[in-house]
Amino acid sequence: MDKSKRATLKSIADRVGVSVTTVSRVLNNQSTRYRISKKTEEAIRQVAEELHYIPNQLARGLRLKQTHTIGLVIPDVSNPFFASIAHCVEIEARKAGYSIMFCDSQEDTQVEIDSLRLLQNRKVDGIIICPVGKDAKYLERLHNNGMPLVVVDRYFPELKCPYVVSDNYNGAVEAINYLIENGHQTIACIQGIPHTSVNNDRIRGYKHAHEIHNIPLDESLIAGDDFGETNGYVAAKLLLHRIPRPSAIFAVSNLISLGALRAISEEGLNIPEDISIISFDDQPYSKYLSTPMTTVTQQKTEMGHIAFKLLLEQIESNTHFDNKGVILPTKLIIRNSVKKLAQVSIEKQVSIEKEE
Amino acid sequence: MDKSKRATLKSIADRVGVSVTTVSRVLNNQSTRYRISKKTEEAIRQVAEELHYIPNQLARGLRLKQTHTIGLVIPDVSNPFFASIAHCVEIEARKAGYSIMFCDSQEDTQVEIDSLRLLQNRKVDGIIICPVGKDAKYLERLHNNGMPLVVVDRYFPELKCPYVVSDNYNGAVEAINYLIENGHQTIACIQGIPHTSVNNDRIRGYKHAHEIHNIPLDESLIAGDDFGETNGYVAAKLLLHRIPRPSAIFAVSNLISLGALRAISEEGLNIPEDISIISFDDQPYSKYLSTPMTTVTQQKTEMGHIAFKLLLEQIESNTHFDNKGVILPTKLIIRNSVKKLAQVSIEKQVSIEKEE
DNA sequence: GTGAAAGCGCTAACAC
DNA sequence: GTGTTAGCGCTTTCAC
Repeated sequence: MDKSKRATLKSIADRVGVSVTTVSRVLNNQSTRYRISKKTEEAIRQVAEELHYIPNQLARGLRLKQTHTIGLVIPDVSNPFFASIAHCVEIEARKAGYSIMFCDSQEDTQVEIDSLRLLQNRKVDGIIICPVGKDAKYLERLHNNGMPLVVVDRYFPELKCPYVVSDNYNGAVEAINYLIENGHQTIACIQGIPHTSVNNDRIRGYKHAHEIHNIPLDESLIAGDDFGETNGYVAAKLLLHRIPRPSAIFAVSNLISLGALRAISEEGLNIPEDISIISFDDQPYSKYLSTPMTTVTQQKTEMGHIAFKLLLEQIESNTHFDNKGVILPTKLIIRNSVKKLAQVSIEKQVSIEKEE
Repeated sequence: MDKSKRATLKSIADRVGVSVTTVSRVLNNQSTRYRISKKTEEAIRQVAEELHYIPNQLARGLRLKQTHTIGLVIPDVSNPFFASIAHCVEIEARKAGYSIMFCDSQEDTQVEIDSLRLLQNRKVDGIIICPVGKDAKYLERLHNNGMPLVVVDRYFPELKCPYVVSDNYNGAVEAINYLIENGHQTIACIQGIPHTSVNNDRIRGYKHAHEIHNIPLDESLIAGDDFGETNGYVAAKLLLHRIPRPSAIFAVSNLISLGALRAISEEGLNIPEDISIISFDDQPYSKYLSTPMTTVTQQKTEMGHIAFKLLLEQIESNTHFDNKGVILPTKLIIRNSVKKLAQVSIEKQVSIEKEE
């Protein structure tokens, strides 16, 4: 059987000797509704089976003006954080009968814009995006044009569309509080892309925790400008060469801490004896590292689920709920990467959790 | 502007006062070929711009019988190994002007079949699949029906379609050789899903290495039946309680070794003092583990690239090349997770590489 | 230089 | 209980 002569409603209709309408009805399980005779129904089903009929969703989508496909735009699937989100979105989507057009924006604004355009071309019913995060203009236009949209991980205050993000601010505050509690005073920070909400919020938390404890903030301790491994490595290298060396590093992402790990090992330093570290994003391996790492964990699974729920609501209700944001709490997982320099009593105790 | 009244060729044509044909020609950059006047061309382009015209790829695909979309079916994107492949396929596809319909088969044969069916519905131009691996019947039918197809990671001898896999057999042989060289004699193995090519080949290598060195094989040292973390954990638990305890574990996948790590740490054992381990699939974190792990690394990036190349060839040439298989070599990365029990001279020296 | 018309495969309003 | 017809948005053959 060749691709060019795939079975269609018409070929079935001809073979059975009925009209395409009837075939369409039967195959869409509307035989009872249209009181189609048992006999015709069976004949149609049988021929459909014989011919290996496969409905053409392109034609269907064109006619129905809905494709049961959603777009998923992610900055980098090879980053386990985003991979988890993709995984969960896919599972939820499948359950609801939706397929996924997947785009990897490679952390590049232009690629992101191209992807969004492409998804519009392809007439997806809605879009879930972890935006690169520098510019909301295109997303805003999309949303205003009526495209159901959910923003995950990073959001834009000016963009009035549903979002699901971690409580990055409090996550950072807890992490820094914990460091300070353990006597750390010069806490360096390796940040991600500046002016993205994720970075902003985490840095804001970092700064606020300093304020709470009246620790003067040295802006020069904030290094880096990207969420990737290389940035983590380079920034850590520089920080480790400062005199005096900071006593702790707060890494704003999993890839950053991975890079920092490389720098620290290259410098022949040990965690936590020579340098303490806390990282955002827990990883399966975090626990088994040479020094098990204290991390701020995010609810990745929930993020994916909720994102899809929020999108489906919009698609089905055909309205968009402005500003329906979901903020998921983070959790500090304490392991061994922070050295206790001194016990500092802390007034406002934060809820933290010790693993196991 | 509402979704329902998106600009179409017709709306542009009406506005400019020409026919849809002309608009189509201009917008497909065929103005010169059809000698369309500069004036009309400009008018059309301008109106298209004003109306924010976005071509409907559904209609285009229906008409042209090609969608410039490929299907990608992967057992689990949250597994970094598959995520890397997905990432690379996406990048290559984008370069070539193809979009991706993404399916996560969740290591489930039924979900895989559903996904494949769905991709046919959606009229993708070709499919790249990392099959769950138990059954090739459906894939075979697909391929015989003329669907361009490339199989990645796991292959089926009976399925005559292009594939790209790692040299799992030799990778395993090298790993076990290395263990034996270091004096290990009771080498346990935690395997993945039995009867998949990946597992078969690695186990075959495991066994063959034993033969080479005339070490009798104890089949009961082969445990497990799944590539996941849980299986690694459970199988390792059992193996660690054997008396005498095996001196080394060969973990057939990254997730398996992760589970084994958990079991080993729970049992209060140390690597490599109490137990040695080698794992298939290198991970970014492998190097920074409590004991940096010796691993067999695969060329994930290459796999993605080559897979897409092989698919594109089929799509463009409109023929399928039977059995055009690519086997990528693996590399043993020696770190510290193997204890040297004794130096065993080895006749047939294998090429291995020390990191850095 | 440009257009009319057919048709890709499907659904749905309106017959009878 | 079933069919006719129009049309989704696009490309392309043929015509002028």
